[in-house]
Amino acid sequence: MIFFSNPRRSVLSASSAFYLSFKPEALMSKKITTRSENYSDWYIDIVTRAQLADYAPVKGCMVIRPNGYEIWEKMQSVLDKMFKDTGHRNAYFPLLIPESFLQKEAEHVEGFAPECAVVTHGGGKKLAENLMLRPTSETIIWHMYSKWITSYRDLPLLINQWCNVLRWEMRTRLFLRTTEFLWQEGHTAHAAKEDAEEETLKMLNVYKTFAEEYMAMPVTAGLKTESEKFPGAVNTYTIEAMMQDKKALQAGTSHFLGQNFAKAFDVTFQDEAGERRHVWASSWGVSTRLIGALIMCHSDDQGLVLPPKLAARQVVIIPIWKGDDEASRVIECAHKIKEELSVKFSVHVDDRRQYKPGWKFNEWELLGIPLRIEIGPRDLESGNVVLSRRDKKEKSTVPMKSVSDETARLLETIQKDLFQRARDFREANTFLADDFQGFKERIEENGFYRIHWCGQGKCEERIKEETKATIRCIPLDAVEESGKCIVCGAASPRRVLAGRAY
RNA sequence: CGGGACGUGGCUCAGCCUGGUAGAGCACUGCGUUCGGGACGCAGGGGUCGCAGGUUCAAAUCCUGUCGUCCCGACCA
Repeated sequence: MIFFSNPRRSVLSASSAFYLSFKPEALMSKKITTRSENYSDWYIDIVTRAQLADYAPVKGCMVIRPNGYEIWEKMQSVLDKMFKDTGHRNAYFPLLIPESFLQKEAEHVEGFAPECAVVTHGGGKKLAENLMLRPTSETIIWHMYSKWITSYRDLPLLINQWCNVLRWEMRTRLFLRTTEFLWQEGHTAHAAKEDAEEETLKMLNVYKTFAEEYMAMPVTAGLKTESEKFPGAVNTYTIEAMMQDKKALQAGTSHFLGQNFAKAFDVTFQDEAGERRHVWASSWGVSTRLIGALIMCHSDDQGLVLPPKLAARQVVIIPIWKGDDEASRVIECAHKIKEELSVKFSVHVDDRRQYKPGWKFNEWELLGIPLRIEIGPRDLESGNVVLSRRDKKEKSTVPMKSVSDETARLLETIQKDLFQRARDFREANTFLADDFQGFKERIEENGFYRIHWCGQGKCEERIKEETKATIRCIPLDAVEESGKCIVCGAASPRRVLAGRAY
Protein backbone atom coordinates (compact mmCIF):
# COMPACT_ATOMS: atom_id res chain seq x y z
CA MET A 1 0.00 0.00 0.00
CA ILE A 2 1.19 3.48 -0.80
CA PHE A 3 0.91 6.53 1.39
CA PHE A 4 2.06 9.97 0.53
CA SER A 5 4.12 12.11 2.82
CA ASN A 6 0.92 13.73 3.92
CA PRO A 7 -1.02 10.48 4.19
CA ARG A 8 -4.69 11.01 3.78
CA ARG A 9 -5.96 7.97 2.03
CA SER A 10 -4.96 4.58 0.75
CA VAL A 11 -4.85 3.43 -2.85
CA LEU A 12 -8.10 1.56 -2.29
CA SER A 13 -10.28 4.61 -2.38
CA ALA A 14 -8.55 5.74 -5.54
CA SER A 15 -9.18 2.49 -7.35
CA SER A 16 -12.91 2.57 -6.76
CA ALA A 17 -12.99 6.07 -8.14
CA PHE A 18 -11.33 4.81 -11.29
CA TYR A 19 -14.35 3.01 -12.62
CA LEU A 20 -16.62 5.88 -11.84
CA SER A 21 -14.70 8.70 -13.42
CA PHE A 22 -13.24 6.78 -16.34
CA LYS A 23 -14.95 7.80 -19.53
CA PRO A 24 -14.43 6.62 -23.07
CA GLU A 25 -13.56 8.77 -26.05
CA ALA A 26 -14.79 12.32 -25.97
CA LEU A 27 -15.34 13.83 -29.35
CA MET A 28 -14.69 17.38 -30.24
CA SER A 29 -17.57 19.60 -31.11
CA LYS A 30 -17.70 22.65 -28.94
CA LYS A 31 -15.81 25.78 -29.78
CA ILE A 32 -12.54 26.63 -28.09
CA THR A 33 -12.32 29.42 -25.53
CA THR A 34 -10.35 32.22 -27.17
CA ARG A 35 -6.99 33.30 -25.78
CA SER A 36 -8.25 36.79 -25.11
CA GLU A 37 -11.31 35.52 -23.21
CA ASN A 38 -9.33 33.33 -20.83
CA TYR A 39 -5.85 32.08 -21.53
CA SER A 40 -5.98 29.23 -19.02
CA ASP A 41 -9.28 27.93 -20.33
CA TRP A 42 -7.96 28.21 -23.86
CA TYR A 43 -4.97 26.07 -22.93
CA ILE A 44 -7.13 23.40 -21.30
CA ASP A 45 -9.48 23.44 -24.29
CA ILE A 46 -6.61 22.87 -26.70
CA VAL A 47 -5.22 19.98 -24.69
CA THR A 48 -8.57 18.25 -24.24
CA ARG A 49 -10.21 18.98 -27.59
CA ALA A 50 -7.13 18.03 -29.58
CA GLN A 51 -7.07 14.91 -27.41
CA LEU A 52 -3.49 15.38 -26.30
CA ALA A 53 -4.27 14.39 -22.72
CA ASP A 54 -7.10 13.70 -20.34
CA TYR A 55 -7.47 13.83 -16.59
CA ALA A 56 -6.68 10.62 -14.77
CA PRO A 57 -8.70 9.47 -11.75
CA VAL A 58 -5.85 10.40 -9.41
CA LYS A 59 -5.44 14.04 -8.55
CA GLY A 60 -2.77 15.78 -10.55
CA CYS A 61 -2.24 12.87 -12.89
CA MET A 62 -2.99 12.78 -16.58
CA VAL A 63 -3.30 10.28 -19.35
CA ILE A 64 -1.22 11.25 -22.34
CA ARG A 65 -3.34 10.25 -25.31
CA PRO A 66 -1.97 9.16 -28.69
CA ASN A 67 -2.11 12.67 -30.16
CA GLY A 68 -0.02 13.96 -27.30
CA TYR A 69 2.23 10.95 -26.90
CA GLU A 70 3.08 11.17 -30.59
CA ILE A 71 4.57 14.60 -29.96
CA TRP A 72 6.57 13.26 -27.03
CA GLU A 73 7.87 10.39 -29.16
CA LYS A 74 9.02 12.86 -31.79
CA MET A 75 10.75 14.94 -29.14
CA GLN A 76 12.34 11.85 -27.67
CA SER A 77 13.70 10.60 -30.95
CA VAL A 78 15.28 13.94 -31.83
CA LEU A 79 16.73 14.51 -28.35
CA ASP A 80 17.88 10.93 -27.98
CA LYS A 81 19.89 11.26 -31.15
CA MET A 82 21.37 14.53 -29.95
CA PHE A 83 22.38 12.89 -26.67
CA LYS A 84 23.95 9.94 -28.42
CA ASP A 85 25.77 12.22 -30.84
CA THR A 86 27.34 13.90 -27.82
CA GLY A 87 28.54 10.59 -26.41
CA HIS A 88 25.81 9.62 -23.98
CA ARG A 89 24.28 6.18 -23.51
CA ASN A 90 20.90 5.26 -22.09
CA ALA A 91 20.33 3.19 -18.98
CA TYR A 92 17.49 2.60 -16.58
CA PHE A 93 17.52 3.04 -12.82
CA PRO A 94 14.70 1.91 -10.53
CA LEU A 95 11.63 3.87 -9.55
CA LEU A 96 11.97 3.04 -5.87
CA ILE A 97 14.68 4.70 -3.83
CA PRO A 98 15.52 3.98 -0.18
CA GLU A 99 14.42 6.91 1.93
CA SER A 100 17.84 7.16 3.55
CA PHE A 101 19.44 7.99 0.19
CA LEU A 102 17.62 11.28 -0.01
CA GLN A 103 18.98 12.31 3.38
CA LYS A 104 22.57 12.15 2.26
CA GLU A 105 22.75 15.51 0.55
CA ALA A 106 21.54 18.29 2.83
CA GLU A 107 20.15 20.74 0.25
CA HIS A 108 18.72 17.93 -1.82
CA VAL A 109 16.65 16.49 1.02
CA GLU A 110 15.40 19.91 2.00
CA GLY A 111 14.32 20.63 -1.56
CA PHE A 112 12.66 17.36 -2.37
CA ALA A 113 11.41 15.77 0.85
CA PRO A 114 8.17 17.81 0.95
CA GLU A 115 7.13 16.67 -2.49
CA CYS A 116 8.01 13.00 -2.22
CA ALA A 117 5.57 10.13 -2.29
CA VAL A 118 6.64 7.36 0.04
CA VAL A 119 5.91 3.63 -0.02
CA THR A 120 5.51 2.30 3.50
CA HIS A 121 4.09 -1.15 2.91
CA GLY A 122 4.81 -4.06 0.60
CA GLY A 123 3.45 -7.57 0.48
CA GLY A 124 0.99 -6.65 3.19
CA LYS A 125 3.75 -5.78 5.66
CA LYS A 126 5.28 -2.58 6.86
CA LEU A 127 8.67 -2.09 5.25
CA ALA A 128 11.84 -1.97 7.32
CA GLU A 129 12.81 1.13 5.39
CA ASN A 130 10.43 3.37 3.52
CA LEU A 131 10.90 3.66 -0.22
CA MET A 132 10.46 6.87 -2.14
CA LEU A 133 9.04 7.11 -5.59
CA ARG A 134 11.81 9.01 -7.37
CA PRO A 135 11.31 12.75 -7.69
CA THR A 136 14.63 12.72 -9.60
CA SER A 137 17.34 10.09 -9.63
CA GLU A 138 20.54 11.73 -8.43
CA THR A 139 20.70 9.72 -5.23
CA ILE A 140 20.19 6.25 -6.65
CA ILE A 141 22.44 7.02 -9.60
CA TRP A 142 25.30 8.33 -7.46
CA HIS A 143 24.96 5.35 -5.18
CA MET A 144 25.57 3.14 -8.21
CA TYR A 145 28.29 5.36 -9.64
CA SER A 146 30.29 4.89 -6.47
CA LYS A 147 30.45 1.20 -7.28
CA TRP A 148 31.27 1.68 -10.93
CA ILE A 149 33.88 4.38 -10.81
CA THR A 150 37.35 3.55 -9.52
CA SER A 151 39.80 4.95 -12.02
CA TYR A 152 40.22 8.04 -14.18
CA ARG A 153 39.87 5.53 -17.01
CA ASP A 154 36.19 5.09 -16.04
CA LEU A 155 35.60 8.77 -16.70
CA PRO A 156 33.78 10.56 -18.08
CA LEU A 157 30.69 8.49 -17.39
CA LEU A 158 27.88 9.82 -19.55
CA ILE A 159 24.49 8.27 -18.88
CA ASN A 160 20.96 9.34 -19.69
CA GLN A 161 17.68 7.80 -18.73
CA TRP A 162 14.14 8.22 -20.01
CA CYS A 163 11.64 7.65 -17.25
CA ASN A 164 8.76 8.91 -15.17
CA VAL A 165 9.16 10.83 -11.93
CA LEU A 166 6.74 11.82 -9.21
CA ARG A 167 6.48 15.11 -7.38
CA TRP A 168 3.63 15.90 -5.06
CA GLU A 169 2.64 19.30 -6.41
CA MET A 170 0.03 21.55 -4.87
CA ARG A 171 -1.34 23.00 -8.04
CA THR A 172 -1.24 20.98 -11.22
CA ARG A 173 -1.90 21.75 -14.84
CA LEU A 174 -1.95 19.36 -17.79
CA PHE A 175 1.61 18.93 -19.11
CA LEU A 176 2.92 22.02 -17.32
CA ARG A 177 2.89 20.59 -13.84
CA THR A 178 1.57 17.13 -13.09
CA THR A 179 2.18 14.84 -10.16
CA GLU A 180 3.75 12.24 -12.41
CA PHE A 181 5.59 13.30 -15.52
CA LEU A 182 7.85 11.84 -18.16
CA TRP A 183 11.28 13.20 -18.71
CA GLN A 184 14.87 12.44 -19.45
CA GLU A 185 17.63 12.94 -16.96
CA GLY A 186 21.28 12.92 -17.89
CA HIS A 187 23.84 12.24 -15.15
CA THR A 188 27.50 12.58 -15.86
CA ALA A 189 30.71 12.13 -13.88
CA HIS A 190 33.99 13.76 -14.79
CA ALA A 191 37.58 13.81 -13.58
CA ALA A 192 38.00 17.57 -13.78
CA LYS A 193 35.82 20.41 -12.66
CA GLU A 194 36.17 22.11 -16.04
CA ASP A 195 34.95 18.98 -17.82
CA ALA A 196 31.78 18.87 -15.75
CA GLU A 197 31.18 22.57 -16.29
CA GLU A 198 31.70 22.19 -19.99
CA GLU A 199 29.26 19.28 -20.07
CA THR A 200 26.67 21.33 -18.20
CA LEU A 201 26.82 24.09 -20.77
CA LYS A 202 27.08 21.73 -23.70
CA MET A 203 23.80 20.06 -22.76
CA LEU A 204 22.14 23.38 -22.08
CA ASN A 205 23.10 24.26 -25.61
CA VAL A 206 21.65 21.00 -26.91
CA TYR A 207 18.36 22.03 -25.29
CA LYS A 208 18.54 25.48 -26.79
CA THR A 209 19.16 24.04 -30.24
CA PHE A 210 16.31 21.61 -29.83
CA ALA A 211 13.90 24.30 -28.65
CA GLU A 212 14.75 26.70 -31.41
CA GLU A 213 15.32 24.42 -34.37
CA TYR A 214 12.70 21.78 -33.71
CA MET A 215 10.10 23.38 -31.49
CA ALA A 216 10.57 26.73 -33.26
CA MET A 217 10.54 28.26 -29.81
CA PRO A 218 13.12 30.93 -29.03
CA VAL A 219 14.70 30.59 -25.61
CA THR A 220 17.03 32.56 -23.41
CA ALA A 221 19.82 30.49 -21.94
CA GLY A 222 21.09 31.66 -18.60
CA LEU A 223 22.14 31.01 -15.05
CA LYS A 224 19.57 30.62 -12.28
CA THR A 225 19.92 32.70 -9.14
CA GLU A 226 20.86 31.08 -5.85
CA SER A 227 17.25 30.87 -4.68
CA GLU A 228 16.02 29.31 -7.92
CA LYS A 229 18.68 26.68 -8.36
CA PHE A 230 18.26 22.92 -8.12
CA PRO A 231 18.61 21.57 -4.56
CA GLY A 232 22.07 20.09 -4.41
CA ALA A 233 23.55 21.91 -7.40
CA VAL A 234 26.37 24.43 -7.42
CA ASN A 235 24.90 26.14 -10.48
CA THR A 236 21.69 25.67 -12.37
CA TYR A 237 21.32 26.80 -15.95
CA THR A 238 18.00 27.18 -17.70
CA ILE A 239 16.37 27.89 -21.00
CA GLU A 240 13.47 30.30 -20.58
CA ALA A 241 10.76 30.76 -23.17
CA MET A 242 7.97 33.30 -23.49
CA MET A 243 4.44 32.03 -23.88
CA GLN A 244 1.71 33.89 -25.74
CA ASP A 245 0.38 35.39 -22.53
CA LYS A 246 3.85 36.90 -22.09
CA LYS A 247 4.68 34.73 -19.12
CA ALA A 248 7.95 32.86 -18.82
CA LEU A 249 8.26 29.12 -18.86
CA GLN A 250 11.34 27.23 -17.76
CA ALA A 251 11.71 24.72 -20.56
CA GLY A 252 14.83 22.84 -19.56
CA THR A 253 17.56 22.81 -16.94
CA SER A 254 21.18 21.77 -16.71
CA HIS A 255 23.04 21.61 -13.42
CA PHE A 256 26.66 21.74 -12.45
CA LEU A 257 26.66 19.63 -9.31
CA GLY A 258 30.25 20.22 -8.31
CA GLN A 259 31.33 17.43 -5.96
CA ASN A 260 28.23 17.58 -3.79
CA PHE A 261 26.85 14.19 -4.75
CA ALA A 262 30.27 12.65 -5.17
CA LYS A 263 31.00 13.54 -1.55
CA ALA A 264 27.58 12.49 -0.27
CA PHE A 265 27.86 9.10 -1.97
CA ASP A 266 31.61 8.77 -1.77
CA VAL A 267 32.32 8.58 -5.46
CA THR A 268 36.06 8.69 -5.93
CA PHE A 269 38.62 7.68 -8.51
CA GLN A 270 42.37 7.38 -8.73
CA ASP A 271 43.94 9.88 -11.08
CA GLU A 272 47.03 9.33 -13.22
CA ALA A 273 49.24 10.15 -10.26
CA GLY A 274 47.50 7.50 -8.18
CA GLU A 275 45.77 10.05 -6.00
CA ARG A 276 42.20 9.49 -4.79
CA ARG A 277 39.80 12.30 -5.75
CA HIS A 278 36.10 12.96 -5.83
CA VAL A 279 34.50 13.18 -9.26
CA TRP A 280 32.74 16.23 -10.66
CA ALA A 281 29.17 15.99 -11.84
CA SER A 282 26.41 17.36 -14.01
CA SER A 283 22.75 16.54 -14.48
CA TRP A 284 20.22 17.87 -16.96
CA GLY A 285 16.64 17.27 -17.97
CA VAL A 286 13.64 18.17 -20.05
CA SER A 287 10.14 16.84 -19.52
CA THR A 288 6.70 16.50 -21.03
CA ARG A 289 6.30 20.09 -19.95
CA LEU A 290 7.82 20.83 -23.36
CA ILE A 291 4.51 19.78 -24.87
CA GLY A 292 2.80 22.48 -22.84
CA ALA A 293 5.43 24.95 -24.00
CA LEU A 294 4.88 23.97 -27.60
CA ILE A 295 1.15 24.53 -27.28
CA MET A 296 1.42 27.87 -25.53
CA CYS A 297 4.06 29.12 -27.93
CA HIS A 298 2.34 28.53 -31.28
CA SER A 299 -1.27 27.45 -31.04
CA ASP A 300 -4.22 29.73 -31.81
CA ASP A 301 -7.96 30.02 -31.28
CA GLN A 302 -8.64 27.38 -33.95
CA GLY A 303 -6.56 24.78 -32.16
CA LEU A 304 -3.14 23.28 -32.03
CA VAL A 305 -0.35 24.51 -34.28
CA LEU A 306 2.54 22.08 -34.64
CA PRO A 307 5.92 22.89 -36.15
CA PRO A 308 6.53 20.53 -39.11
CA LYS A 309 9.60 19.01 -37.50
CA LEU A 310 7.63 17.74 -34.52
CA ALA A 311 4.35 16.85 -36.23
CA ALA A 312 3.80 13.11 -36.36
CA ARG A 313 1.58 13.74 -39.37
CA GLN A 314 2.87 16.63 -41.42
CA VAL A 315 0.43 16.61 -44.30
CA VAL A 316 -3.22 15.69 -44.55
CA ILE A 317 -4.90 15.26 -47.90
CA ILE A 318 -8.62 16.00 -48.10
CA PRO A 319 -10.36 14.64 -51.19
CA ILE A 320 -13.48 16.52 -52.25
CA TRP A 321 -16.18 15.04 -54.42
CA LYS A 322 -19.77 15.00 -55.62
CA GLY A 323 -21.31 11.60 -56.23
CA ASP A 324 -19.74 8.16 -56.14
CA ASP A 325 -17.67 7.96 -59.33
CA GLU A 326 -16.19 11.35 -58.70
CA ALA A 327 -15.35 10.15 -55.20
CA SER A 328 -13.41 7.14 -56.40
CA ARG A 329 -11.45 9.17 -58.93
CA VAL A 330 -10.54 11.88 -56.44
CA ILE A 331 -9.65 9.44 -53.67
CA GLU A 332 -7.46 7.48 -56.03
CA CYS A 333 -5.61 10.64 -56.98
CA ALA A 334 -5.26 11.59 -53.32
CA HIS A 335 -3.58 8.28 -52.56
CA LYS A 336 -1.27 8.72 -55.53
CA ILE A 337 -0.15 12.06 -54.15
CA LYS A 338 0.26 10.51 -50.74
CA GLU A 339 2.53 7.85 -52.16
CA GLU A 340 4.69 10.42 -53.84
CA LEU A 341 4.94 12.57 -50.74
CA SER A 342 5.47 9.68 -48.34
CA VAL A 343 9.02 9.33 -49.56
CA LYS A 344 9.91 12.44 -47.60
CA PHE A 345 6.97 13.27 -45.35
CA SER A 346 4.38 11.64 -43.20
CA VAL A 347 1.08 11.98 -44.97
CA HIS A 348 -2.48 11.05 -44.15
CA VAL A 349 -5.43 10.83 -46.53
CA ASP A 350 -8.74 11.62 -44.87
CA ASP A 351 -11.21 9.84 -47.14
CA ARG A 352 -13.90 9.33 -44.55
CA ARG A 353 -17.27 9.57 -46.22
CA GLN A 354 -19.34 10.58 -43.26
CA TYR A 355 -17.82 14.07 -43.00
CA LYS A 356 -17.94 16.95 -45.40
CA PRO A 357 -14.72 18.69 -46.41
CA GLY A 358 -15.42 21.78 -44.33
CA TRP A 359 -15.81 19.66 -41.24
CA LYS A 360 -12.51 17.94 -41.92
CA PHE A 361 -10.75 21.26 -42.45
CA ASN A 362 -11.78 22.33 -39.00
CA GLU A 363 -10.86 19.05 -37.39
CA TRP A 364 -7.36 18.92 -38.82
CA GLU A 365 -6.82 22.53 -37.93
CA LEU A 366 -7.76 21.66 -34.36
CA LEU A 367 -5.17 18.88 -34.44
CA GLY A 368 -2.47 21.21 -35.71
CA ILE A 369 -1.40 19.39 -38.90
CA PRO A 370 1.01 21.87 -40.54
CA LEU A 371 -0.09 21.45 -44.14
CA ARG A 372 -3.36 20.45 -45.78
CA ILE A 373 -3.76 19.46 -49.39
CA GLU A 374 -7.23 19.82 -50.86
CA ILE A 375 -8.01 17.98 -54.03
CA GLY A 376 -11.35 17.96 -55.82
CA PRO A 377 -12.89 17.58 -59.28
CA ARG A 378 -11.86 21.08 -60.29
CA ASP A 379 -8.25 20.19 -59.54
CA LEU A 380 -8.39 16.91 -61.42
CA GLU A 381 -9.60 18.93 -64.38
CA SER A 382 -6.93 21.61 -64.16
CA GLY A 383 -4.08 19.45 -62.90
CA ASN A 384 -3.66 21.49 -59.72
CA VAL A 385 -4.01 20.99 -55.99
CA VAL A 386 -4.70 23.47 -53.23
CA LEU A 387 -2.19 23.76 -50.39
CA SER A 388 -3.35 25.31 -47.16
CA ARG A 389 -0.94 26.08 -44.34
CA ARG A 390 -2.04 25.81 -40.75
CA ASP A 391 0.01 28.59 -39.24
CA LYS A 392 -1.46 31.31 -41.47
CA LYS A 393 -4.81 31.33 -43.17
CA GLU A 394 -3.23 31.06 -46.57
CA LYS A 395 -4.12 28.83 -49.49
CA SER A 396 -2.22 28.47 -52.72
CA THR A 397 -2.94 26.57 -55.90
CA VAL A 398 -0.01 24.65 -57.34
CA PRO A 399 0.42 22.27 -60.28
CA MET A 400 0.11 18.62 -59.26
CA LYS A 401 3.51 17.99 -60.79
CA SER A 402 5.28 20.21 -58.32
CA VAL A 403 3.35 19.17 -55.23
CA SER A 404 6.37 17.43 -53.71
CA ASP A 405 8.67 20.41 -54.13
CA GLU A 406 6.02 22.83 -52.94
CA THR A 407 5.29 20.71 -49.89
CA ALA A 408 8.95 20.63 -48.98
CA ARG A 409 9.28 24.35 -49.49
CA LEU A 410 6.14 25.19 -47.53
CA LEU A 411 6.95 22.94 -44.56
CA GLU A 412 10.34 24.54 -44.33
CA THR A 413 8.81 27.99 -44.55
CA ILE A 414 6.25 27.17 -41.86
CA GLN A 415 8.98 25.96 -39.54
CA LYS A 416 10.94 29.15 -40.10
CA ASP A 417 7.95 31.47 -39.87
CA LEU A 418 6.81 29.95 -36.59
CA PHE A 419 10.18 30.61 -35.05
CA GLN A 420 10.38 34.08 -36.51
CA ARG A 421 6.94 35.01 -35.27
CA ALA A 422 7.64 33.69 -31.78
CA ARG A 423 10.90 35.60 -31.69
CA ASP A 424 9.30 38.83 -32.88
CA PHE A 425 6.64 38.39 -30.22
CA ARG A 426 9.23 37.93 -27.52
CA GLU A 427 11.24 40.94 -28.66
CA ALA A 428 8.11 43.08 -28.80
CA ASN A 429 7.37 42.14 -25.20
CA THR A 430 10.82 42.45 -23.71
CA PHE A 431 11.54 45.76 -22.04
CA LEU A 432 14.29 47.56 -20.22
CA ALA A 433 13.22 48.62 -16.75
CA ASP A 434 15.29 50.90 -14.58
CA ASP A 435 12.75 52.25 -12.17
CA PHE A 436 11.15 49.93 -9.64
CA GLN A 437 7.83 51.77 -9.48
CA GLY A 438 7.46 51.73 -13.26
CA PHE A 439 8.41 48.07 -13.33
CA LYS A 440 5.76 47.24 -10.75
CA GLU A 441 3.08 48.88 -12.87
CA ARG A 442 4.24 47.51 -16.17
CA ILE A 443 4.55 43.93 -14.95
CA GLU A 444 0.77 43.73 -14.67
CA GLU A 445 0.83 43.14 -18.41
CA ASN A 446 3.47 40.40 -18.04
CA GLY A 447 6.39 40.42 -20.45
CA PHE A 448 10.14 40.08 -19.96
CA TYR A 449 12.09 42.81 -18.24
CA ARG A 450 15.80 43.35 -18.43
CA ILE A 451 16.74 44.88 -15.14
CA HIS A 452 19.82 45.63 -13.14
CA TRP A 453 20.19 43.58 -9.98
CA CYS A 454 22.92 43.72 -7.39
CA GLY A 455 22.96 39.98 -6.76
CA GLN A 456 21.58 40.09 -3.23
CA GLY A 457 18.91 37.64 -2.18
CA LYS A 458 16.95 40.23 -0.29
CA CYS A 459 16.51 42.43 -3.37
CA GLU A 460 15.44 39.39 -5.38
CA GLU A 461 12.97 38.56 -2.63
CA ARG A 462 11.53 42.06 -2.69
CA ILE A 463 11.03 41.89 -6.44
CA LYS A 464 9.17 38.65 -5.97
CA GLU A 465 6.97 39.96 -3.21
CA GLU A 466 6.08 43.25 -4.78
CA THR A 467 5.70 42.23 -8.41
CA LYS A 468 5.04 38.47 -8.35
CA ALA A 469 7.80 38.34 -10.94
CA THR A 470 11.00 36.38 -10.48
CA ILE A 471 14.46 36.69 -11.88
CA ARG A 472 14.25 34.07 -14.59
CA CYS A 473 17.96 33.95 -15.28
CA ILE A 474 21.18 35.81 -15.77
CA PRO A 475 21.47 35.43 -19.55
CA LEU A 476 24.68 33.86 -20.78
CA ASP A 477 24.89 36.44 -23.52
CA ALA A 478 24.33 39.39 -21.17
CA VAL A 479 26.66 42.22 -22.08
CA GLU A 480 28.76 43.98 -19.47
CA GLU A 481 26.88 47.11 -18.56
CA SER A 482 27.39 48.80 -15.24
CA GLY A 483 24.16 50.00 -13.69
CA LYS A 484 22.27 50.28 -10.46
CA CYS A 485 20.14 47.59 -8.83
CA ILE A 486 16.50 48.36 -9.54
CA VAL A 487 15.66 47.76 -5.89
CA CYS A 488 18.53 49.07 -3.75
CA GLY A 489 20.63 51.07 -6.19
CA ALA A 490 23.84 49.15 -5.51
CA ALA A 491 26.23 48.47 -8.37
CA SER A 492 25.24 45.85 -10.96
CA PRO A 493 27.57 44.58 -13.70
CA ARG A 494 24.86 43.47 -16.16
CA ARG A 495 21.16 43.12 -16.68
CA VAL A 496 19.18 40.04 -15.70
CA LEU A 497 15.93 38.73 -17.13
CA ALA A 498 12.81 39.05 -14.97
CA GLY A 499 9.17 38.21 -15.49
CA ARG A 500 6.17 36.37 -14.19
CA ALA A 501 6.40 32.69 -14.79
CA TYR A 502 4.53 29.41 -14.84
C1' C B 1 -3.75 23.92 2.51
C1' G B 2 -7.02 28.74 2.56
C1' G B 3 -10.93 31.71 -0.73
C1' G B 4 -14.45 31.16 -4.99
C1' A B 5 -17.11 28.20 -8.88
C1' C B 6 -18.67 23.45 -10.45
C1' G B 7 -19.63 17.65 -10.80
C1' U B 8 -26.77 14.96 -14.22
C1' G B 9 -25.97 9.92 -21.29
C1' G B 10 -19.47 10.78 -24.94
C1' C B 11 -19.82 16.67 -24.83
C1' U B 12 -22.49 21.39 -23.26
C1' C B 13 -26.18 22.01 -19.99
C1' A B 14 -31.71 22.19 -17.99
C1' G B 15 -34.27 19.91 -13.84
C1' C B 16 -32.77 20.90 -7.51
C1' C B 17 -35.31 26.44 -4.47
C1' U B 18 -40.94 23.77 -3.47
C1' G B 19 -38.68 15.44 -2.85
C1' G B 20 -43.10 11.76 -6.45
C1' U B 21 -42.05 7.94 -14.08
C1' A B 22 -34.50 11.43 -15.56
C1' G B 23 -34.78 15.67 -20.04
C1' A B 24 -32.78 18.93 -24.35
C1' G B 25 -29.11 20.18 -28.05
C1' C B 26 -24.74 18.23 -30.09
C1' A B 27 -22.17 13.52 -30.70
C1' C B 28 -23.10 8.09 -31.70
C1' U B 29 -25.75 3.66 -34.80
C1' G B 30 -28.77 2.26 -39.43
C1' C B 31 -30.88 3.80 -44.22
C1' G B 32 -31.33 7.57 -47.96
C1' U B 33 -30.05 12.27 -50.01
C1' U B 34 -25.59 15.50 -49.61
C1' C B 35 -20.08 16.83 -50.21
C1' G B 36 -14.52 23.34 -52.58
C1' G B 37 -14.96 26.04 -44.85
C1' G B 38 -18.38 22.52 -39.31
C1' A B 39 -25.16 19.27 -44.44
C1' C B 40 -30.30 17.24 -44.04
C1' G B 41 -34.50 13.69 -43.39
C1' C B 42 -36.43 9.37 -41.07
C1' A B 43 -35.63 5.47 -37.51
C1' G B 44 -32.67 3.92 -33.19
C1' G B 45 -29.13 3.03 -28.88
C1' G B 46 -27.18 5.05 -24.49
C1' G B 47 -27.51 7.93 -17.82
C1' U B 48 -28.41 3.44 -10.54
C1' C B 49 -27.68 12.18 -11.59
C1' G B 50 -19.04 12.05 -8.83
C1' C B 51 -18.80 8.74 -4.41
C1' A B 52 -20.31 7.29 0.76
C1' G B 53 -23.50 7.84 4.65
C1' G B 54 -28.06 10.04 6.67
C1' U B 55 -33.42 12.03 6.72
C1' U B 56 -38.02 10.15 4.29
C1' C B 57 -43.27 5.77 2.39
C1' A B 58 -40.18 8.02 -1.59
C1' A B 59 -33.79 11.62 -2.89
C1' A B 60 -30.69 14.11 -9.03
C1' U B 61 -33.51 17.33 -5.55
C1' C B 62 -32.88 18.03 1.65
C1' C B 63 -28.49 17.12 5.43
C1' U B 64 -23.30 15.42 6.57
C1' G B 65 -18.84 13.77 4.84
C1' U B 66 -15.60 12.64 0.89
C1' C B 67 -13.24 12.62 -4.07
C1' G B 68 -12.24 15.35 -8.45
C1' U B 69 -11.90 19.62 -11.97
C1' C B 70 -11.32 24.95 -12.94
C1' C B 71 -10.05 30.08 -11.15
C1' C B 72 -7.32 33.18 -7.18
C1' G B 73 -3.08 32.88 -3.24
C1' A B 74 1.54 30.03 -0.43
C1' C B 75 5.48 25.30 -3.24
C1' C B 76 7.67 23.69 -8.14
C1' A B 77 10.20 21.13 -14.35
